[in-house]
Amino acid sequence: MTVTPTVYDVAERSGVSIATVSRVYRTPDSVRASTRERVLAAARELGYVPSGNARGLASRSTGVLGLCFPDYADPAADTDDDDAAMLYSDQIIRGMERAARRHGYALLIAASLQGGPESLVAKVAGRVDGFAVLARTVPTEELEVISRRRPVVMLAGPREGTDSLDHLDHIEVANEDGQRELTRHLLADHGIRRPAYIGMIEESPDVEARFRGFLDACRDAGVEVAGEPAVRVGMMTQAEGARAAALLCERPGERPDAFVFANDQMAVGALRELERRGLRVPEDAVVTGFDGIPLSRLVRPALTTVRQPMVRMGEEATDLLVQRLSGRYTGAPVSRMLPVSVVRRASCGCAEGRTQS
Amino acid sequence: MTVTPTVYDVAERSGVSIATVSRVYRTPDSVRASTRERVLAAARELGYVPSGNARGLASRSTGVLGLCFPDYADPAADTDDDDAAMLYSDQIIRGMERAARRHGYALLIAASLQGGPESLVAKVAGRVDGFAVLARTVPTEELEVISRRRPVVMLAGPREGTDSLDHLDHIEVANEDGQRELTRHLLADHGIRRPAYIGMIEESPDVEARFRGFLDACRDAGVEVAGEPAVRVGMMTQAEGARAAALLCERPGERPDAFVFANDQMAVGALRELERRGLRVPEDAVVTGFDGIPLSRLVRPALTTVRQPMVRMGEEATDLLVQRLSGRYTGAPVSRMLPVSVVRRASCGCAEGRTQS
DNA sequence: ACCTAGAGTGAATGCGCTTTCATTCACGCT
DNA sequence: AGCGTGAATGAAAGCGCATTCACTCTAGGT
Repeated sequence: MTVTPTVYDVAERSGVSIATVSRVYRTPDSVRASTRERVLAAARELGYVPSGNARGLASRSTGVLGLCFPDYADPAADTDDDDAAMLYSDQIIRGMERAARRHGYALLIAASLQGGPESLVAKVAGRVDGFAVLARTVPTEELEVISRRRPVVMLAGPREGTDSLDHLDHIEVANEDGQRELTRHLLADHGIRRPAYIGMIEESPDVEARFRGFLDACRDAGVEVAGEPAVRVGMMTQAEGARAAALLCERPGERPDAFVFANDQMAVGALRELERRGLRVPEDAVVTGFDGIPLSRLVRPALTTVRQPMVRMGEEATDLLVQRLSGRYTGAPVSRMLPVSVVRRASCGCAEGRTQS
Repeated sequence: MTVTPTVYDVAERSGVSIATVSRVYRTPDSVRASTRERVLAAARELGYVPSGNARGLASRSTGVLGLCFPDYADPAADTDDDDAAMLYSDQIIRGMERAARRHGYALLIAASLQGGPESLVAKVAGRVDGFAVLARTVPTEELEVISRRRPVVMLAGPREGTDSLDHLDHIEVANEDGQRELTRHLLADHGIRRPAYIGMIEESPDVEARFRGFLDACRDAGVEVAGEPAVRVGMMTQAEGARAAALLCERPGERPDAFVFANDQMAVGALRELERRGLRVPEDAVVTGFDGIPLSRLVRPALTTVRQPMVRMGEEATDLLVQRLSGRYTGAPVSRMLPVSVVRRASCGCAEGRTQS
């Protein structure tokens, strides 16, 4: 590991110019076969690995796409039980990686931390040709700056009204419809009267949309909503879900007969908290989530939820980015909406069919 | 999106030199506060995003770790059912990303394709400070060249005997022990007499080790092995697993009473093939896998398997890389072995406890 | 008033590659 | 013999940043 060999070393050793060495890698056909062999042999002997940095600098493109996602990792989750840890973001990663590879791109991923000049986000942004942002992971201001320079697609709904991020492409799911349908089911089929909604309403357009769907269904059915009407939480983790459930149970007045959560992780946390309190689900209160993460099927009772096509979201995001990068599409911001499906399981009172894979 | 602003633009606009601009990002404390503000303001106005490439070139390090993994994606798997698609590699990705982030690194991932001067692997290798390779994904020769220049850790067992990759660090799991224990269970507790083993024996030291464990247990119990003794497959996918099962069923002579697969995916494929043939599992034949992917628990009958600590493997790999990179550790190649655990479920004849999460 | 240390800053160089642009070479023509 | 042509190659100019070294200013000490 003395010093890393460069084009110069390879060029010297094979008796050609560095331009030719470069061509051997970039456009092999433009070099005579015999020369090419000589160069490749020298490269092999020297242990030459082209510097992606230098290449990117000179050619102004990296061949890498990025993905920033929130780290909702739950210390509460069994770390032994790996599959329980597979989250929403993992499936999007898979979708993006697949699609990126099809287009010849690699994928750079990083859960976002705080902002600041030296945040991971900034690092990612500077190393990719374009990238996707899951939910509102990245500070708006930072995103605004970055998106002026390279394509960014949000994996979230666009915010209502004036938003400095209007000009970005969005991939979203039918949050409102999904939550409305699920809520209707609770009200109509399970006789729910005092549902409570729990989520970070103001942080995310998606959660906001879900909440609208929820309220909609309640209004239609003439049902009163328990809570303020919605319970806010700090992060959408299991721990926060448990905390919210506890809060709602201890609040004076009648306990809600349904805990409608904005995501699965919180719902799972609530399931445990309610069990701890000796409350039976779904007999004493029903619980629902949103997302359809693997864990939702594994918990007892299995969680009724709204499934998002996560892998597909990743793929769509990639395709969009690639189109933008290729210059094939330079039109107005795209806002693509993907369908969701309500999954009825035991936690709302529906028996879980054995055959429903 | 006219032209991307650079340090020069920011410098000019804020009336400083490019050196100062650079310092604002690299070592903020070495710049007077007022100057820093001025520079940051200019950067914001211009939409300046530091070029990771230029930075990497100049500083000879990228702050990125890489991971190459095989794409065992199964077209056979329900693509609708996202969680079924979560594989071994996804969990390792999660583990690595977490650990990498803790150390301030981002993660670049790419499923490996064919080799060649312009393979994705080469691209990844040129863009990272160090990387991990899952199983024998990358051609040995290529890996040999690359590993001369930067740290590489294999997520697989070292090959027996002479291996040009001896000098690499390895993270492996107790393949042999795990498979031996599982096989013993089959022989001792379920009275298996003619087990067959299916896997890509020669491709992977891990599968080889598993096979040894299998043979070991058989020998100890004085049991004859069905097959040649092992069935080879092309790739370890569901499709190949189904094919292998079909083959073993149609082969002249007695049908095996146990199909011991080298991974879960093949086992799942076999489960479906056997069902198609009207054979009951575990009554007519038992089936086992290896890995403990989420899907293994979801199929019916649930799959008896050997669980690997996948997230942890990713973490260990990252830690090792970081140590090597920091120069803290420059010693002999490490070969770390992680424990596995046998998971008994319905496919071997063990009833699946409801409470077993 | 003079000197020194240290903080803050600028000029200049190079990181390893891609990419024109120019040059050479070997042919097949007229 | 002279010339045009296309293929193969080389020379040289950056790409955008980090970093070294030298330099300018304070502020403190004598």
